[in-house]
Amino acid sequence: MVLEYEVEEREIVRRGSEGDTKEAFDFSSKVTFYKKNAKETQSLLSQVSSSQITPSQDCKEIVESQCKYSLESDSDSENASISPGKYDISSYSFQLDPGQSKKQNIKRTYFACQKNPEQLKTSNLNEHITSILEVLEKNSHSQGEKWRAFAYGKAIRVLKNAKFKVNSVEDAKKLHGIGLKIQEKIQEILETGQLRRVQLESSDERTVTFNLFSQVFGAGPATVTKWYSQGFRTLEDLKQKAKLTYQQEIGLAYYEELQQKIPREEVTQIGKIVSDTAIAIVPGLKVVVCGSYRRGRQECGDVDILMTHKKTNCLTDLLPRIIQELEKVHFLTDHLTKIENTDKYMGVCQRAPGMPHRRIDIKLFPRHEWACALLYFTGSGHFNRSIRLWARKLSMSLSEHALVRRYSETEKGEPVPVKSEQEIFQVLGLKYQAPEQRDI
DNA sequence: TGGCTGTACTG
DNA sequence: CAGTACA
DNA sequence: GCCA
Repeated sequence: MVLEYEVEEREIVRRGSEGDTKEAFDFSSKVTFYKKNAKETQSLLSQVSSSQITPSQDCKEIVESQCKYSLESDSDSENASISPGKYDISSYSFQLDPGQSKKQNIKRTYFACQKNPEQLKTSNLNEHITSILEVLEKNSHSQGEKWRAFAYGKAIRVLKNAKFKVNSVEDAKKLHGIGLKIQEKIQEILETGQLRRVQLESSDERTVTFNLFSQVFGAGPATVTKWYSQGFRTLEDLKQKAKLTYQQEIGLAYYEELQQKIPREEVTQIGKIVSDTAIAIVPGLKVVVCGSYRRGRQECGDVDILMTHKKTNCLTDLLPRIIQELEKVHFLTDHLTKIENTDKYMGVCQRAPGMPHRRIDIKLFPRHEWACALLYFTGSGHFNRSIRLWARKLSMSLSEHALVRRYSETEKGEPVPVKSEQEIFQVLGLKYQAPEQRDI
């Protein structure tokens, strides 16, 4: 049923429960890219499949020779299905052997980039715990303990996705990602309704200040630590005494505004402004609002806009022209990246005078990278990390540019010519997830 | 005990 | 290069 | 902080 991965569990490990094995092996994977010296792949595959790839097939070559898909071909990539003659990835897939199921449970646990579609979004039954863990996550994060924060984040997701309310440490133990320390914390929460450590930290000047400062755009743990040690405690201190980078100045200037969520409707309007402006300059441009908006959220943290051009691979200086125009009409108010020589823009915009300022990212990708770019820019962040990790385990590497074979840590092959999000899932042997399902 | 995603921009 | 950011 |  569900394929999940260790980092991104959505659910308790229901070992031996019904249905688990059978459907899990409905998993056809792109192991065309199998290579003997790719150690991890080898072990993964030996766990996963007893069927061998025909040794003489250098799959990479085969796939490449059959996959000359044209950049000019104007099938709408978003919903394109694989056209068999041209691009028959499926003929290189292999079926997993159900008999191997038991062994694989090791890695085969649950996988967030491949959650069960029938597992519809339910309300968070463990709000009483997650709300407290979220404080710990935030505190860890602003102090630069990123892996601790990562672990809290994982525990929080797993609790939110649990189908039952955690009423005991025993319940919590069943969830993958909850270890001893978090169990102790859950126990205390269940007994007292709170966590002393959180109470202490919420009145601790250092913690409070770190959290305050780390929400300034451009200020991370290192900067925040420096500011704190210099004796700064308020945003006023920073404005008056701290040495700020340009990004931090902007971040401070719009500190409150940028914390606000953006109603979906406003994101739609912002998207239209950008789209209309851009297409007026460059006819034929394709513009899609991604991020949490594309995942269907009613409120978004920022606006993510992805562009590509149907006709050409050469997009040089296109983005600067668009940015300049958006600036001219007073839509963009501040830049967080330099506007020349970039195809990844970050800035601040305002839909109309008097409206709050909003963070906006605009990225331009060549057509052949569209699928990977769309997948990346739609997220979520956790989803991306999960699917990228899965790709890594298959000795592949997924980025916003391409999906490639990984021959070693540093050596990578030519991109697998995926032209839709569906194909990326297919190549990775994962069931397609609509954007809404990636909101994890 | 080491890995926990992969990339681009800033200064 | 370290730091920060993006999903 | 969790897991293999």
